[in-house]
Amino acid sequence: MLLDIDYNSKENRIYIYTTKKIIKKDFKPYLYIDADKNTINKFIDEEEPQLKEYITAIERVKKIIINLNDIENPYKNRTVEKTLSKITTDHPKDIPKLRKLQKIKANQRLANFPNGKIGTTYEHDIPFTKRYLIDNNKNIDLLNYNNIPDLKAVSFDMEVHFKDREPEPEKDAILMTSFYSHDKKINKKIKKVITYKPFEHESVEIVKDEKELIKKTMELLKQYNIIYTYNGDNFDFPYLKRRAEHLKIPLNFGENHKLKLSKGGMNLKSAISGIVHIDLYPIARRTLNLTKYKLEDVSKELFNIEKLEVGHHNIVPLWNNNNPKLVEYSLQDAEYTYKIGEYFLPLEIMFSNIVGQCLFDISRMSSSNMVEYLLLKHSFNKNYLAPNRPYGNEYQNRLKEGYEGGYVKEPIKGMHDNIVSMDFRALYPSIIISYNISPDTINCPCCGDTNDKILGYWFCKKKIGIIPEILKDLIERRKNIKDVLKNKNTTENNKDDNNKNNNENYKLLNYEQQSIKILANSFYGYMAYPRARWYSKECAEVITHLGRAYIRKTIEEAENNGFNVIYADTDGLYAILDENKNKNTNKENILNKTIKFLNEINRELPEKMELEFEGYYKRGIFITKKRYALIDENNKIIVKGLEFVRRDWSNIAKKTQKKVLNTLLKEGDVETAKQIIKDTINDLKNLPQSKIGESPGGDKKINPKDLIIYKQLTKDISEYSTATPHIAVAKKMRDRGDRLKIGDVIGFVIVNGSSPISERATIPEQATNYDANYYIDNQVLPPVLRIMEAIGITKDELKNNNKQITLDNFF
DNA sequence: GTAAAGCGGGG
DNA sequence: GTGTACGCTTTAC
Repeated sequence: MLLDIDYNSKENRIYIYTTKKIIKKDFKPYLYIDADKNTINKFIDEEEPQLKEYITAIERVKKIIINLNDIENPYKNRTVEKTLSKITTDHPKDIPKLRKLQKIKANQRLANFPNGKIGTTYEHDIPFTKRYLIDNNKNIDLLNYNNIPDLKAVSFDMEVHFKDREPEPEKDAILMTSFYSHDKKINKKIKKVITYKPFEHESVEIVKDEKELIKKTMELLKQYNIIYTYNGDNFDFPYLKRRAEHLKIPLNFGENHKLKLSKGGMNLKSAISGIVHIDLYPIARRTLNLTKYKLEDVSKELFNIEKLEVGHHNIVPLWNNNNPKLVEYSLQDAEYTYKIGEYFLPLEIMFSNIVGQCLFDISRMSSSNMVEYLLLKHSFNKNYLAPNRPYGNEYQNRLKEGYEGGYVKEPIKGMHDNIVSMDFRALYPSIIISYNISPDTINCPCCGDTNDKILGYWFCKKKIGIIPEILKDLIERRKNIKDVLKNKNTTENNKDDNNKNNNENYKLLNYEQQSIKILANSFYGYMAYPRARWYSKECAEVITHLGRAYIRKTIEEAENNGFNVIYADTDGLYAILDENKNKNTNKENILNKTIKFLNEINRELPEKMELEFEGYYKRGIFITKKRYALIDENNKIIVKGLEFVRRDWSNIAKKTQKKVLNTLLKEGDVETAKQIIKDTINDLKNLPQSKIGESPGGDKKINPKDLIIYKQLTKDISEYSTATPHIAVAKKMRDRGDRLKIGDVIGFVIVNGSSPISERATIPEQATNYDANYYIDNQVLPPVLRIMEAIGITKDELKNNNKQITLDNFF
């Protein structure tokens, strides 16, 4: 299996690292230019003679060019064969110099250049090692399909001396490094912490000093194929490097394994050649959809495990006291990092295999970039010339181009029972294939200005486009895998020796089909992505237009068949049976009708498109577009767009909303839900006036702890211009001597009074007279009201019923 | 209202 | 490294 690929500039060679050995290859960089040999030579002689030394060869080659502009012009060929010059150089760094041919005001000078034109350069910005993989994609065995590659993986985490400011490698020492690994051969978990102070902990290895710690760390890491970190790109590795420089010790992972920091956007990427450093933070960011992506948030999301909390400011005190809790904390981070790594690795390996780029790059690529490299690979195999990335104003112009997206139906608000959901299997990919939508098939002259235009465009009927062709391959490959999986599922009930291998193989195939699905679904987004080489707003526009037409037509047909469509979004819908048209709207009836309806509609749909049964739900509450909740037959609750998992809501608000939603979905009883809210309001009015941590006593039902609201300091306190509650409290904490820094989470409660909220925000453990009305109106009610209002309950109903009739009210 | 600026993860 | 993010939220105008 290909682990990594690197360019050794001293030897001027490509290094390919596999699990077993290093292979060295000679490969030369090149670019294409739209000019003939004589013109290039003459131009260089007369204008830029120094460029001559970089060129090792110029040859004439035929390539197929896709015209991305002038779409409206029905006479413009979308693809043309063209003869270009391929200029080869010795070193990759020569390529940018040669790009000058086009750049250096060439056009002005060439206005009166005698022998011809120097046109555009192409493929001048493809990184060298990626270029190698594109050009040799047919020869490289990226992955052995028969087993999961035997990779040795370790996670790595580092603690540094850290007090009230950003740690600086020139001042603040590395305290310890931790490692976690799982040796699958002997099924043993390996935990290790290296440090230079005595800690009473079984996993600790004590070394002489910090220099030894760094040396030992490098030695340990270089024994592995894969290193997982969490934000190691921008913290652990850069810090390790600068600290080693400061201590004047060489950072050495082995002769062919250098640590290289490179810029990726505004951030860094940390790579050790030959060893795959996988930073899980960028993967978590693009794979999961969370509000926060701290290590604890991601662990919670994936494994539902809570982290042992050691505030960062406690690191130094624990260190000073030789407290083993610090070791435990550091190990825990390493362990969670490892778990997240194992969770994501198989998919990343599959992407690497399908896209044909190395794991390090893949793990830092967006799905649009993966699509682009997949296209570059196919483009090379088909002798196409890759279109250039946008430059100049082009990117800005593309950004401004808007178009209509998917169709979202305004939901029929409220509670519904016996709901089915149906959705189109891979709607956008199917549309792309069915209509042959591609930048090289749009408005082709060969099919002429036909009658069946879509938004004024037509697509070639004679030749398949590059994007539909790749998509078709991917989808067929996925279908084959799914067939194999289905087969395995039914035949694999015997417990023979092969079972484990088969099981591993099953998992691998399953990861492969998942990754193909993700890639296939990214092609539409790719064509709409302003930095894409094969960008086509027109194609993207046609795809959503057709998507809207299909979902609208499906809604209409469903309504004609006795359904009531309560909600629809882009490629799927939720429906119940219409009471007026059906005798019985129970589960059995709706499921039968759904099967019948799906059969009918799929007969009418184009071959590649299919509406599928997605699920049956006992009950659902629909609030607004993108906001709804459902419960299935196993009492599993699915919530969309309604989550209040954020820390800037008090526990009492989150708890009440959850209770209300559960009651409504499980029991369908509005009165009980109303009562929960009323009870909470009453309990709040009867709040204990005790400090947090003290026993509230008596009939007090609310723990003051549940009233705390948390907000983060995102900059220094002095930089805030507005007086928000958490800043006011932060100032009070500072005044009493707390050291606060950016990133600290401030907890506060609101107490009684008539002054602004920010003045009534109080440090939780100092408060007793909590402001019940604030919690009722600003914390508990808003989230539950969003739900209750959808079923026709007003705020007044929830609040006023609560009032007892007293003489005061009466008069 | 829109445009510009800020921010993320790590310690 | 033949590449210079990105997609939101907050603040400023």
